Amino acid sequence: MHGLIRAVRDAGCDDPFVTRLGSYIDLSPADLGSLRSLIECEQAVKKRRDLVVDGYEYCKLSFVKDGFAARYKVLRNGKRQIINVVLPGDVIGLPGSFFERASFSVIALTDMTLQVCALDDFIGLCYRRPKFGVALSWLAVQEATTCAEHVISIGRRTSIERLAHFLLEVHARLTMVGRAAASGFDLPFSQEVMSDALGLSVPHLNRMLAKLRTEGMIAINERHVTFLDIREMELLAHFQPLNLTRAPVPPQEMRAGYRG
Amino acid sequence: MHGLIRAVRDAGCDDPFVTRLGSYIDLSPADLGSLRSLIECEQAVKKRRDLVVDGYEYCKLSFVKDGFAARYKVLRNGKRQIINVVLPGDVIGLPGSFFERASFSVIALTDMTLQVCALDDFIGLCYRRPKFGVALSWLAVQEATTCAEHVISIGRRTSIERLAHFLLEVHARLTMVGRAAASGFDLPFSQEVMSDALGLSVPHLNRMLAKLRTEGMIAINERHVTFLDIREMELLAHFQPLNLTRAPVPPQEMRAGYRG
DNA sequence: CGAAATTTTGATCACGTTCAACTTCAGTGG
DNA sequence: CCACTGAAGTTGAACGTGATCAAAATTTCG
Repeated sequence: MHGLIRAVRDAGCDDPFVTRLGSYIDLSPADLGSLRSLIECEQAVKKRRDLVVDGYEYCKLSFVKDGFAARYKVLRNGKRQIINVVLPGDVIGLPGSFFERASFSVIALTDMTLQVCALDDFIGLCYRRPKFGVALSWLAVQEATTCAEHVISIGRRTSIERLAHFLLEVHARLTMVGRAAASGFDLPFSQEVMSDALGLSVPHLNRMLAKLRTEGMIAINERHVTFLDIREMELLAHFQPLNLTRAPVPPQEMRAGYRG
Repeated sequence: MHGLIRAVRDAGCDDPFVTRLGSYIDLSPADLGSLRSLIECEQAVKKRRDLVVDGYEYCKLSFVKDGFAARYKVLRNGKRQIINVVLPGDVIGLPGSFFERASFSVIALTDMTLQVCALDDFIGLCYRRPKFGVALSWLAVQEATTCAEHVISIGRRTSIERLAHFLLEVHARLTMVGRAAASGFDLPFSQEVMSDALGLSVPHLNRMLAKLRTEGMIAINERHVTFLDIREMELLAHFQPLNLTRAPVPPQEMRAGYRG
């Protein structure tokens, strides 16, 4: 069923966003063509640049081809909360572009390359090929679910459980787009970023990281995290992998004359 | 532009879900008809009943016509975190039904009445009338955004700011579906529910509630909350109202032969 | 190389938890 | 009518997790 996607990937065109879409809906070559024709440009972004700014309009959907970012908000007292980290295959402008003015900012945590398209154009595509509207819903649902897990972490997990959960979540999400090995991954975040994501202070995060190390759960060198006892980690973190279903396909009578 | 919706509401058919949909997309009588034909049944649910159970399949979308619920998860240590509260006009099964097995539970906090439809049928409608796919995306985006605000609250707001924000958020959401006055609203949640939503203990929540009262920000009697200084509350809570845009309409050439 | 960012460590303190008891109130049955 | 029950709200005292502030050690990068 994924033959087409695999073909695309094996051909060397490793696009993490297409990989993700393909895990929700079937994509024909015609679908891919339509999608590609929406892309206005491929944008290179430097580390530390703000991509979306809280309070300003943003009306693009930018698919992350490479690099990492964070969606965040700073309060009047100067504290920053990172809502979630943005990985390859994620969409910038979801949810920002759906509002008159974005309610959160997005900052590049590394150099990035994005594929930019106008939200209006994407919605146009949703009218021409409804499966993209369905896929967009799936993307938004995954966004909501990630966020929900984050609420649980911050609300009821202890600091060490939170950290363990964060590492496992990032690992799982990277695995989904083929950017992580089974045993570990290259951690692209500074401790400051992680502490702002987890609602902790930097010193405390540092201590919890040390604790995971001394307790033999993980090893870190050169920013590469290796899980030494992934089962134990998952228990500690109350981690459950989430399996989004594929979207139902359109009923037969519609598929006959169906484009794509 | 909302003439049709207003007509529907004024006719006494006050459906909060239709109200919300209508604030995202234009709805013709034919659209409403299609939507209504998906409804399998109207379900009455007793207070305290679980509607969705963590770990089990759920494959419906249930539109809340009346009553309140909470989406939550309990961890191994017995702590419960409420991810968000479910109000009239919200959808149960978003996100639960998009997974092989729901990752959170949903419990009725009051007696409720739901309009139940199968997720597959709704997706079918999205293929026949793409605007519903777009609308579903909007619903999911709002879900994600509410959740994001929740992350910010729990992560970086103090306990009193959190509580203030929660009260304002519920008030704003109720107002959107015409279920709250400008000055206040009937609080349908026990303190235990609020503390589980905000990641606090019941005694501490109780103290913060008392503090809001003694500081002249709110008054409570008979579970009715009145905002005495809403401006001051919003400052305290770092509250910003969110304005979701309406979905772009399909391009002209498509609307000519467009059903609905 | 020098400057800046990041990581690590230590000491003190406060916010919010925990646990426990008590109050209030609505509903129920004797 | 009152006694009983259970849920919800209120208050108090002791404790602990994680914040805060400061400084040193280390790494990264222009």
